[in-house]
Amino acid sequence: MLRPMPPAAALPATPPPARRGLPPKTAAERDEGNRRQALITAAARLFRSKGFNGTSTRDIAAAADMQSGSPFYFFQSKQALLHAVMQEGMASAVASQAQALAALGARAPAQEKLRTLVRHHFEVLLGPGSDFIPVMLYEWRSLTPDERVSIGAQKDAYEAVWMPVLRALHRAGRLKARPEVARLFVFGALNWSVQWFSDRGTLSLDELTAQALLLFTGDE
Amino acid sequence: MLRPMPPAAALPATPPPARRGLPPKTAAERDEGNRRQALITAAARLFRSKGFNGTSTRDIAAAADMQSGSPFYFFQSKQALLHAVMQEGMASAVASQAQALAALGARAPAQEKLRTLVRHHFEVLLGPGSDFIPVMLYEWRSLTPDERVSIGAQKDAYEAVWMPVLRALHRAGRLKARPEVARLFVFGALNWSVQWFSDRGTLSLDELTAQALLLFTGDE
DNA sequence: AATTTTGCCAAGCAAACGCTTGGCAAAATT
DNA sequence: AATTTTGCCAAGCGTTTGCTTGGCAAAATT
Repeated sequence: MLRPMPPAAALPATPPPARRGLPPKTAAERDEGNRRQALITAAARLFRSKGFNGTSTRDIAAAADMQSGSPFYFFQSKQALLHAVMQEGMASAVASQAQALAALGARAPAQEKLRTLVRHHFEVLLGPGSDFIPVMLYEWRSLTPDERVSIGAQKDAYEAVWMPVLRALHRAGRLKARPEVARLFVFGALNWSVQWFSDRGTLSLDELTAQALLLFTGDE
Repeated sequence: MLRPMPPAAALPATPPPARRGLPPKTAAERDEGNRRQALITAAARLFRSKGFNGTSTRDIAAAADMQSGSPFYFFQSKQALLHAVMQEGMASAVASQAQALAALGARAPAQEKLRTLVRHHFEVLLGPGSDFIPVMLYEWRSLTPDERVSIGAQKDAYEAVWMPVLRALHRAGRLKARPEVARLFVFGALNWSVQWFSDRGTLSLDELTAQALLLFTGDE
């Protein structure tokens, strides 16, 4: 017996454009995803602090002010909720990264492009509402193989943007390691900051960015 | 009612020196820790691949060819088993790191010391029997606060060895970032390799080391 | 106004979980 | 030879887990 499921738009963070000629959104549509979104946000925070297997669906429901069985009205399984957390986080990170690069301009020097990418990445990792990506980075193994492919494609897209910049710096002699390996090390260095960075620390995200550029390119 | 517990030496990997004047080890002492050690090894592999909360004590028992309740003869709790895995891993890593540096000699140039430290760290992370440290790196949150202090002290000792080397390179102008921050980025870059390195890949640990030094110090 | 759909709740099921208990053969000690 | 200790097994207890089911008020549609 199939259970009814809410529309569950593929990209809840990016509602579809206004449908031409159709009547205005119903109340259900206006609120569409509000409760669902609350579940995703609560799950992201809990998954981050206690891990996927350390978080019960009851924990998530309580954090979203629901009863224990209610999350399963919005998501087929706990796995699907984890997938939604990562999917949403990656989609928004890919979008904001493209926007940050576009604001800088295509003709900016490679070093400036790298600074923008690093600064943006720190924002995604450590800025406010920064639970999605850390969950993705540390709960990769809890995904099914299918989900791993789908999230992996977004992760590849996010990282691919860095390659032309790294190659340009390599050609200019400012990045000595091979770009492919450098990309892996650089993401490691940045991603690891979620383990030690704390708001109460003395370093700002700008200072962090400056130090990272000094380490990798030896300049600025 | 207190249950009997095996001796459970504080450092099973480093048996105490031969006791003078006492009779030779009994059979129980000779085997002491063999089954316990099997549990630690099995737990390390399972914790690494499925996580602490994703691994049941029944899984661990089965992997060590025991019945489901038997691990609790050797360890007070699943937590204590996790702690033993990390404790043992850190103790052996600290020891082998000191040995590697001693073999190089105190008067070696800082760049060579860094190469030795990096190469040794890759061995600990990616070499055969390399489950302990990745478990420590990724299951930190599953420790109790007390355990966190005890393991943290060993981690600090391991990382402290790097600081004089990084400071020397900084003074020589070969490492541009501030040494304290550089240490965090460097460990991030290296530790992250457990996420992407695979034996079937084309890179050897020596090549990996060379690329890391190129990235951080721009040389060799 | 009548009907259907939406958005959840209240209750509970079967499985899996960490851990305990009582026991016992083999080994070690006296 | 008698006793104690060691190293586990076999069984199960109570709890927590992910998830299902039946229902129903409010909202939306017809």
